Amino acid sequence: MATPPPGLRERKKQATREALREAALRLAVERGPDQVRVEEIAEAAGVSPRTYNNYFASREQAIVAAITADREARIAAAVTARPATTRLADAVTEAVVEQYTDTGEQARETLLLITAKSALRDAFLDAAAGIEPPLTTVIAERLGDTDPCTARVLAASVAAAVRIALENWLQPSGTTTDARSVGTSGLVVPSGSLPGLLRAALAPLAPAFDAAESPQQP
Amino acid sequence: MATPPPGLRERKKQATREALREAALRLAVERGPDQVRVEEIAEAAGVSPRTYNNYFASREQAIVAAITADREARIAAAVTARPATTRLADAVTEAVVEQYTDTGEQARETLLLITAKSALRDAFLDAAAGIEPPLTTVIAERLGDTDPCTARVLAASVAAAVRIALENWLQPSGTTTDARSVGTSGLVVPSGSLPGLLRAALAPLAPAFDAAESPQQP
DNA sequence: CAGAAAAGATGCGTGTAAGCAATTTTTCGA
DNA sequence: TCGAAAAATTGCTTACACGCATCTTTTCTG
Repeated sequence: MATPPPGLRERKKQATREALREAALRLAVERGPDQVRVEEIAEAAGVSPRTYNNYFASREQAIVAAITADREARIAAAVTARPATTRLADAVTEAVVEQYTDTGEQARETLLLITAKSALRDAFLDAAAGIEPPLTTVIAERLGDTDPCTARVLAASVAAAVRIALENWLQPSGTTTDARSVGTSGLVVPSGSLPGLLRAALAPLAPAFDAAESPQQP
Repeated sequence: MATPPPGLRERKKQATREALREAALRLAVERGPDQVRVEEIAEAAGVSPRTYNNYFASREQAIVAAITADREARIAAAVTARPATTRLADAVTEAVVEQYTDTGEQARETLLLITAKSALRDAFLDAAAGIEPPLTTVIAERLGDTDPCTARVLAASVAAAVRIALENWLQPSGTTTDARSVGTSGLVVPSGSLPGLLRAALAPLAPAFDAAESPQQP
């Protein structure tokens, strides 16, 4: 639509980006998250270490980006895909749950890798904040002429709620670093399934969405 | 209440913390934010550079901490200070506005210093996220038996809204592609006073607070 | 009051984030 | 088609964040 040839320059940038993501994830899975240096990732992707930092601010970002991929854009698309008749709160909630539950097949195993290292955990949680900008756009479209600040606040609140849900999810209740016991069924984890946690975290925001949709001044 | 002698150990920690904050701010004002090295701040405070990083994760954190002080605790206290009869949404809004408007006298000039450097701007915005934990506590107290996750989500949403308000505030004229098209409603507030921006950003969250206060399932 | 335990502070070393200037590559206008 | 402007990549360099081991200081317990 915008650019049938998106520009050769841009394509190479995306190719480099994906090469870095892929290399980072592969090396992290192969030899463990801590046994990977930026220099090696850059070498595997065929660029210089300096270029690596032009794409990712930290070593962990590339790894989580590989499994997160472009989840932000997918969530935004999932919201617009829902019929305009549904409550905005429901549309957003379902879109978020949908895109976070079917994380794919291989991603499931790599997620276990992430939960182990706290540095990766943090990067993973920070990555969740990336849904805010696209969410702002789609929410603003749905709200129409309302103050654009409202859309931003709602989007940011959703991002915060998602983060909280994820925190509760990958919190094995163990203060110690290593708790790899993938318990059978009766885990001590007070948390439930990820979809459930996401819905629980997003539920308190529903009234705010409803109020924003129906312009009434109390 | 807890410890009339808060422990000599803790007092020394706080003293060191304040010495670092003070030294960082003083040096930053004197010679500019970029002409200050961590080593110098540490030396001025009488500790080693390594110790500096035990208190602050980055160089900018110490500077913004000097003017932010313990605003987080003050906001939480301001919320509890309000009578329990007021709407929780109003209590939180007023507490936030109150603690952010009277930034003090000298703080006003140092704020101008902050707005100049983008690195300091980011640190300042990140510092706003610090209000989330204490807010979570006070909100949970007000909500009582409600799901504690709700309190966290609301507190995080408030923190996000505050951040957005601050972003809009210290944004002279959007360098980014900011098409501030004047809506038909004419209620576009590109950049007003800080209290106004804070209220505007927190307003959309009021329905969520109301719903959380009155347990009704629609 | 003394010794043990806990918490800090410090020095050292490594890996990472980022500024700067030079070089190469892509894009755009003549 | 060609040359100039713009953008990206890269090497070099500096400063910073952080883990680890050690030593000192405070606190707790007998």
